[in-house]
Amino acid sequence: MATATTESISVNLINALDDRGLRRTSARAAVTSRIEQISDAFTAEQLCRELPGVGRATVYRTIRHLVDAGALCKLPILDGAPKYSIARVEHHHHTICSRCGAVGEFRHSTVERVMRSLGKEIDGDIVGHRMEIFITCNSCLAASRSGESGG
Amino acid sequence: MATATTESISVNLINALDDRGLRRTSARAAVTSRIEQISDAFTAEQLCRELPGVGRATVYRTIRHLVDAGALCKLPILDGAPKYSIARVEHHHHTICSRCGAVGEFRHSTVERVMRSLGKEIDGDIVGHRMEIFITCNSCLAASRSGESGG
DNA sequence: CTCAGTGCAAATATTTTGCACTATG
DNA sequence: CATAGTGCAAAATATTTGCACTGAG
Repeated sequence: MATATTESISVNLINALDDRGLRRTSARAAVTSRIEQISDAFTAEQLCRELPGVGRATVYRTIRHLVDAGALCKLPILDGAPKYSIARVEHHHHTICSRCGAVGEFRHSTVERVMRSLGKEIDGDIVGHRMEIFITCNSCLAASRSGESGG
Repeated sequence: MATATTESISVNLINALDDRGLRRTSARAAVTSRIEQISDAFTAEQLCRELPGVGRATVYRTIRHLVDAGALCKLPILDGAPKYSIARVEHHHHTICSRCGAVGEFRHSTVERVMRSLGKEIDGDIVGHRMEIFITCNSCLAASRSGESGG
């Protein structure tokens, strides 16, 4: 699944802020560089916890700028706080384990093709789409095989 | 878009609660019948406002039961509170206007076919999926054509 | 009669905002 | 130096929970 061909494509978040005419501040540098270190999806809270030197409001504000700039994707988690993940240039979708919440990525060209054919059926302009596949990930499957008491 | 063949398929929410062994109470009847009257997606808050005789907690608890029963789908709205819509038996997806927030439904058999082919690429068991198409709906398109001052 | 269910209000969780202060450009 | 940006804490928003009371079975 993890496509090795997907190099670090423009994962330069502070640059995305520059492009919006925002100043380069130490708080923003701290936030963006921390995000770049996290390979996984993260929550705003998590970032606040990991960056005690940066105010909560600033973390939230910086995340919002990055989302607005299209550098991060915000993915809604039905249970609680949304997660964010770096928006690599290549469009992708997410897998979410419904047990442990682990987030993965995948790409599938067919999905894009389907979008095009959907255009005809939909009343308005398509400006984007989101697709999440809910899975039970392999580790959770393994865990349930040992713990299950048989329904 | 609106498939006329999709009759009112088992839109009997109180029944869904019965099936779970939950009691028939007046509060639950009020909540479920109100939901059945709303043809659109709604928020928990909205329901509370429209049912001042029912406690907020009860509204939330009833919604949760209905979601657990599969009678309602919970759809995450990135800005704020999730919306709920009656889960008709036929699997469907949603369109969300990114300007006005209007929610629509659509079905597309190809989507299901894509899911099947995705199974091979994904690490774990697929237990569900969610797909939202973000659109600018026709009314918002019309509005922007008159109000737009050019980028 | 018993306990699931209710309603309230307080507790939680998450995000935003007001404001005085700081540091970028 | 002007003002965008910051950090704090309080406010706003969204949802859950504790608990005494009520009503369904």
